[in-house]
Amino acid sequence: MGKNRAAKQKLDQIYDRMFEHFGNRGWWPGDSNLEICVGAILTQSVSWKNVAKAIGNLRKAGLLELDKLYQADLEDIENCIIPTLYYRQKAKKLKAFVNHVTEENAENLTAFLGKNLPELREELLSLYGIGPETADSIILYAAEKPVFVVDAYTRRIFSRLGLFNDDITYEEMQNYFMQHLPPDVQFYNEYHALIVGTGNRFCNNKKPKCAECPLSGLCSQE
DNA sequence: GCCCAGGGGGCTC
DNA sequence: GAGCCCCATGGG
Repeated sequence: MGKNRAAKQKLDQIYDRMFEHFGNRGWWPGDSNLEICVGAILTQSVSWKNVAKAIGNLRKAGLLELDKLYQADLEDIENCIIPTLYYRQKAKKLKAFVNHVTEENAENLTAFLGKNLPELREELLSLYGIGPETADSIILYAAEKPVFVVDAYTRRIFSRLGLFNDDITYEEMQNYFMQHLPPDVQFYNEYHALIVGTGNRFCNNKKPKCAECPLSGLCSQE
């Protein structure tokens, strides 16, 4: 069996195990593309529970619209997003995103997200507060274009599975998935969501629960 | 009450 | 260009 084929089978096996456990995760939780973009920025280094609180606050304040966010004072945004850690930084990041979309794209988020993938990615990466993971989350979950999102859970889980070195870069991880898996938005969506679910529940840095983990038996960590 | 979570920016040498 | 600190809340 070829190396590529073996890698693909392994990735499919891992996916199937996680899917059997979690089923369809239905990501991304958000009523609109703007909400997905806002969530992608706010979720940096913080659990989704806190992001949900912040988004609730923004909604109550009537700020979950591009023009409202564009016009809002930094301080009002900050007050809504205090639960998401580093709220001053993140308020600036939201502003940078909203300003860019509003000023460069005629107040149209749909047009912005409709750009072709490489162009959209480059533009996102040029913005303050948006690095590879946040850019790719927006591209996959809001723009619905096929880019594989990787994160700290991906690194931890797949190095414990013996597939990655733990010093592997973001790009190297992403390339690995994209070389072996077909560029399918729904599949990439679900795969990343399952990795995050597994990481959250079973592959925490402190106390991994290997016995109950859907990937038990595949993992060198146990 | 302390430590850790962890993406991204920015500084240092 | 790798390494380190900063952000600053909430959960274990």
